[in-house]
Amino acid sequence: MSHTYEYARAALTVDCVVFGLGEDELEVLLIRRALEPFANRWALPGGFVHIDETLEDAALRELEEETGLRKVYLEQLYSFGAIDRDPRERVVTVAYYALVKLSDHKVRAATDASDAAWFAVSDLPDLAFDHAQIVDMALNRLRAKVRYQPIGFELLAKKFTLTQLQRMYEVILERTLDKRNFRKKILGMDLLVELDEVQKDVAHRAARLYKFDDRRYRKLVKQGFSFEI
Amino acid sequence: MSHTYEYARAALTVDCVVFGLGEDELEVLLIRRALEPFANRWALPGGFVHIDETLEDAALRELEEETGLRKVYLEQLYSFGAIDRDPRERVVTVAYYALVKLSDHKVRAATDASDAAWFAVSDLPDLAFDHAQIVDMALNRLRAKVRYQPIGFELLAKKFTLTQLQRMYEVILERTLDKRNFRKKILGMDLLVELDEVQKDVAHRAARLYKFDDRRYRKLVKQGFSFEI
DNA sequence: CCAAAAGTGTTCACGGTACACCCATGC
DNA sequence: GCATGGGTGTACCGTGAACACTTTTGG
Repeated sequence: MSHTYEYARAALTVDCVVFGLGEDELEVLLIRRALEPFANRWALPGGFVHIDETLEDAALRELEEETGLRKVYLEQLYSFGAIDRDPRERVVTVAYYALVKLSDHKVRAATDASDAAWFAVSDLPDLAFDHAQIVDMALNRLRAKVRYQPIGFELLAKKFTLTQLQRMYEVILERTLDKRNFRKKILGMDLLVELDEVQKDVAHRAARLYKFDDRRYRKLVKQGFSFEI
Repeated sequence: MSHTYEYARAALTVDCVVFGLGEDELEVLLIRRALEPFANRWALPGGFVHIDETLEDAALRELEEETGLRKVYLEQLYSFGAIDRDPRERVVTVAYYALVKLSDHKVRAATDASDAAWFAVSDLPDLAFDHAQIVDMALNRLRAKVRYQPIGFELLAKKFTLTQLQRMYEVILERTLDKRNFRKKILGMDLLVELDEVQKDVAHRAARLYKFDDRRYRKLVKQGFSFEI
């Protein structure tokens, strides 16, 4: 089936910047392109928006098709419409960013087809299209947003230690935080539930596990509470 | 000239939420639609993106064509892609918001064709498409952003009094601010230039005029300064 | 018993907030 | 001289920041 329009139309795509929390750095999931343009170059997962799906659905679909990821935290980032951002024709892309728990997904993406891999944000390869610019904006957005919205938890397993939580912020914000002040602040928010459970298989004292209480967070927000790190 | 594509393509539009500062309220500039769908309903200024213009260029062009506004502060807001947001066919819109100085533009929009008018945000008419949702998001964005970026100045004349500046924040944030604390804070940021000039034609003591020093702001930001109200 | 990380309080400085009166000007 | 807004300072409190040692556990 083909379609005819009076005026030329831009093509519409979505692209996703998928962040995972590495040892000492944020990592981004990239796909090696099989086809021209930019064949063999690394690029963000993404693709064309179908006529009968929303932008977010398109992003989720492409993410699953190209990386196997499902049920990730997804948020729209920005739309990019420079005239020549795609050498073939006019393509406008709506960029999203996603946060995933590497604990769940690292293996999958690493062992899957050899065409998907995680890269530290400070050591990204040359990217196709304007994807470097998109990653850059996504990083800035994440660094800003993580400070005033509790989205960082999406990068951690459901149960986590306070040290893991602190390290997550240190990695994203690229600065060290004081352990006692951090704990005082985060526990004072009353958003974490202390579990009757501790770490396993560690070669030292096992830390207590906590989980984030989303229901409680939403209730507090309604009462005017605002999260801040 | 007509164009054919293998797959159906969504149409792409831009829409603008234009904010102006009214007496006691923020106002939004709306256009009365001449054509179906939603003929005769109020809507955001906007229209189709041409194949050879960027998204921002399209927004600026539509703004000028439909409202006569030029050189406004413009920022991308969000892209809306619900399947049925336009009853005719699939249309994805990239929404922008703009801040204008009513002192410059109010007359123009009011006296122009009878198809453009300012409305207080608390008293908007029924809007076409999903434009109510877009305005809502724009308002939230503006209220958040005005607190940590000096964009509010775009709503004021170049020269303004501290009382006008304070009122601008009170109108946007919908709460009163303490006069002495406000002045202490804003003057302490060292972003305002005190002019050798005072208000004219007021029936009481004339207030000193100030202007915002954008060059200085950018320099301070580079040094790690962050604006906050 | 040693290595490794968990866990825990106090002090200080600064910034936010609350608060009220006199002054200058135009009519 | 009166009405209207312009302009100014201080005291208190809460939060953020700096800072070091003891405890627990596994090996």
